[in-house]
Amino acid sequence: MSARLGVVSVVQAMIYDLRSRIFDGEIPPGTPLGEVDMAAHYGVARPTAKAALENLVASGLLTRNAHQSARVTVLDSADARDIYQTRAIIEAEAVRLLASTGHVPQAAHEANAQITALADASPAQIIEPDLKFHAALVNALDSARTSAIYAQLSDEIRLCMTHVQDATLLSTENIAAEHQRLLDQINSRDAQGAASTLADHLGRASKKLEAHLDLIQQNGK
Amino acid sequence: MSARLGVVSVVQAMIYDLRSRIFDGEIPPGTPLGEVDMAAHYGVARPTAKAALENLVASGLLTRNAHQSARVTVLDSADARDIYQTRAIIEAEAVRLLASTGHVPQAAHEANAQITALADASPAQIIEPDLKFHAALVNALDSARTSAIYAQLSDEIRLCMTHVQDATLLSTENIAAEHQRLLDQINSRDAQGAASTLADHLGRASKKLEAHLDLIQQNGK
DNA sequence: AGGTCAATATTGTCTAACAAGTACACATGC
DNA sequence: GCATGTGTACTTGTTAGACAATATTGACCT
Repeated sequence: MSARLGVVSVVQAMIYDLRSRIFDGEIPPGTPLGEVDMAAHYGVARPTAKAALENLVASGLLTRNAHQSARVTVLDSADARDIYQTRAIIEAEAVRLLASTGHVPQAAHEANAQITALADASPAQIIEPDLKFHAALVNALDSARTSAIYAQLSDEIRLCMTHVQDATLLSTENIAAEHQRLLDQINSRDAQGAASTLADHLGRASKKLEAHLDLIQQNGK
Repeated sequence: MSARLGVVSVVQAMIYDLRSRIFDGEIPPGTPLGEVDMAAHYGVARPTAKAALENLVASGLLTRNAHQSARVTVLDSADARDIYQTRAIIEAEAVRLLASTGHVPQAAHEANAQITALADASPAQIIEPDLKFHAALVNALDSARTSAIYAQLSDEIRLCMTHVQDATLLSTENIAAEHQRLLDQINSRDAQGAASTLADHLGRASKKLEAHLDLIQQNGK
């Protein structure tokens, strides 16, 4: 009787819904999520809520110390730096491999076209297609485990974005232009150049993000 | 009253013990691990055993379909290829970054010395220091998330080894020599050369592993 | 004001039970 | 003999309630 699409178990449904609420900013970083509260909110037993929370803790979205309520993970500038360093490692090698064959993923093209189309939209709407663009580069490697690792990393990147919500990190045109340059370099089999462009692109974004998080932490304190 | 070192919870103790038994080959791939059986074996409640099994499923050591007993994951040649491709991506960028500064991690040196010392030992004893060598390269990047990802990947590499147990995949001297060459290239800041050496090193190991797994699968069928 | 201690709240784990789904074996029909 | 269908047994999924262990918080005392 349960729906075949989307949800197969109660726990998975809870995980999916909590993820959405966290990414949408409905549950801001630092919010405590007690097991009993969650169980009551979703009308499930405590062990079920516990399982869902533990899953989210494992994926990094929630943080928990022993005998304390799980909280939505609060990221500082050091975390952002680490996250961007990690994604840079994976993406750098990805673009090198793609450049070695000159194959430009169709999905990356399409994602960048979406970004260009959103030229004057609100900054927050750029996040999704931007993530899609970068994920397309990694997914083009056709490695299930690499894609899975990057997907998990994407969750933490998304979580970063909820911290800075309204701030425009980079102008839309610049992002789209840099992406296009990256694709061109891949297409012309310039591995070293593509890796360099990507490193600059991510390094710049990381620096802005780190500065912003430092600012927030200072204000909050 | 609980020991501060090693184990903090019953679930974690179960996870630790099961991991050891799987890596030691005591529980070979394909073995079904029912929740009730595990609960009885460890003298814990079923929900506790369930939590431990779910953790191992998440880390890839166990595989489970809905309403079926979890089994120790059986890897085929395609899995081995994917695992080695994934580690190659991370390690390749790692050695490139290390070569850009010319910094050779001390831990990598020590691990390779261990391998050299084991020249005429049983092949299985080479696995641990070899994993330590490669992990040292990644850990030298000083990125918590990158190290965590690689640690998880190391578990699957270990699981690969349990499939081929007694077979000598590569001679000890060759491995140590290739490792040394890699360290020399990092030291001389030859990023491209180091990446190339690593790709060859892993590619060769992957091919041997894939062939072996194909052979096993054919015999088992 | 600072430190100690107790009350509180939360998680960690267990027992017991029912519901739901899958796999296997058996019987049946062709 | 073989394919098909059915039913049973086994396993997991989820719930409920309870007790133990621990971290936090506030009150109390010095």
